[in-house]
Amino acid sequence: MQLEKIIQKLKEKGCKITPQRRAVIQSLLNFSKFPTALEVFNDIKATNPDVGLDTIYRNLNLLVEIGIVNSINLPGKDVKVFELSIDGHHHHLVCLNCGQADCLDYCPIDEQGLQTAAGSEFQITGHSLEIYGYCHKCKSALK
Amino acid sequence: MQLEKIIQKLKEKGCKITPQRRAVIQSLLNFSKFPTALEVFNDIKATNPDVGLDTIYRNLNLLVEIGIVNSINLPGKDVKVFELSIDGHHHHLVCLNCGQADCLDYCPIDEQGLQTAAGSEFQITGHSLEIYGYCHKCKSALK
DNA sequence: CTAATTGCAAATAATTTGCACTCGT
DNA sequence: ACGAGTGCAAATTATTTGCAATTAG
Repeated sequence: MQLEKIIQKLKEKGCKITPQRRAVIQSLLNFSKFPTALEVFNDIKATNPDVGLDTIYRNLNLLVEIGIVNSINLPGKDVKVFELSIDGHHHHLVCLNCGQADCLDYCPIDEQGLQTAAGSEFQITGHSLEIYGYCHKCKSALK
Repeated sequence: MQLEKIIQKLKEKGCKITPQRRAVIQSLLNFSKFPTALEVFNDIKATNPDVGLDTIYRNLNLLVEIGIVNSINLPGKDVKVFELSIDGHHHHLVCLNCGQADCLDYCPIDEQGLQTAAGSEFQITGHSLEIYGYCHKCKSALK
């Protein structure tokens, strides 16, 4: 199970496993989309009304630091959404209407060719590709 | 000159050309990097101490709406930087250390192949590719 | 003239932080 | 017990908005 594996990693880093920390991870696992901090908060509040939003932020940031989660900022919005990054390199299909982001296990980027295009002045370490458009639901709804 | 061309476009949209609006455009033209709203503000304040930061924001947003400028959000930071988009489709080399962003006139994306990979459920309308790494200055400085 | 634009100050919105208290180990 | 973690409220940061006064066309 994913939860335990992540908790294991946290323990290795010397972090304590509190109920709210466990809840944050569990919540991320449950979401079928990439939630904002607020959405995680509301999700957890349902079963655990005493959590503070700041605790959610602190835990999300911790997970980002550890490398278990990455934060993506959607264009236009000033919110970040959080994604469990258990799997490796991939990109996202971001719906411009509802904000839903899905993973796309396909990377058209040729780092080698990119480095050539960028020239030797700039040392490439990574890239982020977000693909914008409309998801199935929104595509039909907007018609 | 670029300034006049942009002003022409604004006039077509029925916008008035105020000194501060002209100053915002001129400032964007002058910058050798992509500035934040605050940087544009400070630049303009030097010669025109009475402008309000809000006017800068309003004008930048106007220019974004008209399509003359696009706003990019840097990873990690919660600021947007603004770029004159006189030229067409291109991407950016973003320095993770100093935040400087340069244009890269190269696009490795094959929209066709991408659409195939995404499947027919999702209708692609565009994409954003940011390339991260270290610029020449920071590369040597960090060594 | 008159609608767009401005500057100011106050309002939001997202996120962070200081602090005393609590809880995991 | 001890320090990491929490909840609260206040602080910060980036940006937006209401409004009365100003100004471009």
